Amino acid sequence: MDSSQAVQALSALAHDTRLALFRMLVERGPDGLAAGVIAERLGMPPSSLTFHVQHLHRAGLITQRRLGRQLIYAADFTAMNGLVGYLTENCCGQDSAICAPACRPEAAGVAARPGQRSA
Amino acid sequence: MDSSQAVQALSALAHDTRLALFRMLVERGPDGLAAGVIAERLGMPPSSLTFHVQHLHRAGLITQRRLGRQLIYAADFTAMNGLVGYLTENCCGQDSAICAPACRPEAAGVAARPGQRSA
DNA sequence: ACGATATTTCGAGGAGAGTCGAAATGCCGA
DNA sequence: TCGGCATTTCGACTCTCCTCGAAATATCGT
Repeated sequence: MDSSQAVQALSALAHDTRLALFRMLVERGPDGLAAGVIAERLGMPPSSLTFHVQHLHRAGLITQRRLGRQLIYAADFTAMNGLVGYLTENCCGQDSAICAPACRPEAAGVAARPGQRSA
Repeated sequence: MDSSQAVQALSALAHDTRLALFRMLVERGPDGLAAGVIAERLGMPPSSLTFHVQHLHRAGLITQRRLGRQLIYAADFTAMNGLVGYLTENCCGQDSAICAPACRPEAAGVAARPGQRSA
C-alpha cells in the first residue's frame, strides 16, 4: 500500500455514514449484506447508498458480488489489514512500539471482547 | 475513542498534504518542527499550511507549543495509538486475527524499514 | 414476453474543503 | 519603543463532496 492508496482508503472511511456502513459489514463478516438491506438500516435512499458504497468499493475496502437480483457487499479484510499496517508502520514512530496497542499478544488470544465491539 | 472522533481523525489524515505532514512529524519525533520549516519543506504558502495544521490539531493528532516566536508542531503518538486501536477493534472483524498484520512480533523488531518511508 | 423487484446512473442543487494573497497579531532584539 | 520576523486570521474564489428524485438497467417469476 502506497501513500496514495492510503489516502483513498482513509478518505473512504472518513465519513459518518461510510464508517457506520463499513463497521456494519465487518460485523456481518464474509456473508456480506445486500444493498437494499444496508440502505434500509442506514435509513437513506438507494441512490445515496450507492454513492457511499461505490466510494468504499473504489478504495478497495469492500467487495461486490451479485446474488440473483441483489448486489451483496462485504468488507475486504485484507485491504483493511493493509491500511492498519500502513498506519502502524508509517505513522506510529520509527522505533515502533510507541504506538502498538494492536500488537498485544494477549489481545489476539482473547479477541472480540464483548464489551468493545459496541457497534 | 468514539466513532465521531475516529471520523475526525480519519478525515484529517485523508489528504495528501496532511498525510505527508503528519508522517514528517512522526519521523521527526517529539522534538517537532516549526511551522515555517514545514511550510518550506512542503512547498506551500504559510496560510495554506496553517489551514492543514489546524485540521490535524483539531483532530487531536498533533500538539502545538510555542518556542520563542516559532510555533512547534509534533505528532501526538497517543492519539494515533487510539486511532489504530479503534480501527483494529471495530473494523477488523470480531474474531480479530483476521486483520492483524500489525501484530507480527517480527515486524516490531525490524520496524521502520528504510524503503517504506519514502515520501 | 411481461410485470415486478433490486440497484445503479444521471442531473441538479446546496454545503463544505482547499487555495492563496493581504492584513493583523505575537514575540524578539536593539 | 520600534522595526522585523514567524505565524495566524480574514476574505474571496474555485472545486469537490454529499444528497436525492427520476429514469435507466439487470434479474427473476410466471
